[in-house]
Amino acid sequence: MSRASDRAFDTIRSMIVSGELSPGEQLIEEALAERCGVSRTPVRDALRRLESDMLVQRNDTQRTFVADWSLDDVADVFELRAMLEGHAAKLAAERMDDAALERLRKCNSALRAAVKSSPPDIDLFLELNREFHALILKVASSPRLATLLATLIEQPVIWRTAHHYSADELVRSSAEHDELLAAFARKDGAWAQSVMSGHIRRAYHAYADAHHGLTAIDAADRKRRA
Amino acid sequence: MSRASDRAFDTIRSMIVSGELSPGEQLIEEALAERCGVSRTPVRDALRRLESDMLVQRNDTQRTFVADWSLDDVADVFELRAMLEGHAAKLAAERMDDAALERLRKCNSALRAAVKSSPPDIDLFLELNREFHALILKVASSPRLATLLATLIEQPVIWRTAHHYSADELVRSSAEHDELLAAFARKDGAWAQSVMSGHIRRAYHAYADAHHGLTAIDAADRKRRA
DNA sequence: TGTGGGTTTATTGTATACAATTCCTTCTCG
DNA sequence: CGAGAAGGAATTGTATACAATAAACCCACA
Repeated sequence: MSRASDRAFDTIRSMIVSGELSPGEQLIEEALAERCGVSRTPVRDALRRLESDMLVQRNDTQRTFVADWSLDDVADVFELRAMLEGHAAKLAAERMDDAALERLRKCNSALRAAVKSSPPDIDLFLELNREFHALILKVASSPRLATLLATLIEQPVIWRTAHHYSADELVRSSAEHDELLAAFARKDGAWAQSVMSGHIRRAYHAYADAHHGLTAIDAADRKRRA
Repeated sequence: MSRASDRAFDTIRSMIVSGELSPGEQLIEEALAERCGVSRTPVRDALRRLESDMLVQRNDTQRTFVADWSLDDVADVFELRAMLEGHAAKLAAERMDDAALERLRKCNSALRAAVKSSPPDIDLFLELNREFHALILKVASSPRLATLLATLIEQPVIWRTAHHYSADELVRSSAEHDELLAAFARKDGAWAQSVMSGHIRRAYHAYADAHHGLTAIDAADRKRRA
């Protein structure tokens, strides 16, 4: 997309991710257009893209809403991620070369440093974690898999809440990355797959532990609105 | 989408699936608009949807082309399908109820009849096969999984060529469905997953056997064009 | 009350004109 | 000849006006 459409996409996306627009809220094309400073045409484009990223949903009559996630939905996504990223790790292990491995090592070193500083630099952690997983996906070199995963890993429910991870959990993350690196070094696809799958599943439980209180409130709130 | 956009989507889609538009061919919005009898606006909508279905691709400057699939791409898709449909089968087995099981049985009976008639009714087979898999996906009740799979199972490379299946392969398909039904009846998720995964992988090899000659020609043709 | 039908308003869908970009041809200069 | 720039043609992007549809409202009537 070109300038206006991109701006609309970025603006709306950040409004959703930041929580400025709350889950379940209806999105009006004209209002968004005004806020983004563009016409409705690029806004409609942006909404299409956000829909395929599962950040917004449409009802049966084409009205658009900020995606609303139940805890079950989140569990669903993590399970699929565990499966697909596990597969990606397997492919990556089989196709790993020295240069890529070196980049992954550097990435995880930086990540560990971010985690070990006090206080831990969460934003940097997120950035490097993202890069680490992106590198693996690149080495896996399956464009279709990349497409499928892209829609799963860009979910705001996850990013918005990563700040609740405990220091311990952050350290464990980088340790799991180390184990992945070991599997990659041996080109052991099955090992890499197991580690990655576990890595994602642990992340899910960290999320669920931090949020089951919150989601209970959300559920009540949702009920009230209905 | 409403009428015009749907018509554009259906029209363009069928032109791609039927081969009227060949892989790699550029799609011009205005030309498509004229052919569909609508303006460019709904055509652009349709192209977005076709893009997310992976039926068309865009280059770096926003030009749109009919998706072009190498044999590796096809292998890639089948592998992902095997994984995701296997997972769907596992979930479905765990959540299966008598009513759904009965519908699946009826569906496969009809499918078997279509296969056993002479000559086998391939179109009916495809229709019922689709329905069978859709029912399983429905019982699995994971909307996210359904979304991901939707983009994989609607691929024209597969449908356009299903007519090359041998009678023997068609019969084997319905036999594998029977085995799935057995796994469902016992609510054995792991069994269902294995059978489904194998089912898809066998389909891939049937495809590859029928097409490795053809794809060699395709490759030469593609080279000539380049 | 509260329920059905019709009217009004809000919102999305479509067509069209024009702007911006990309692509292709051609010409110049080395 | 070849590389690269300039101009023109083809294509996509954006804004805007209007049409179609869905939601909200209101009021008569039971």
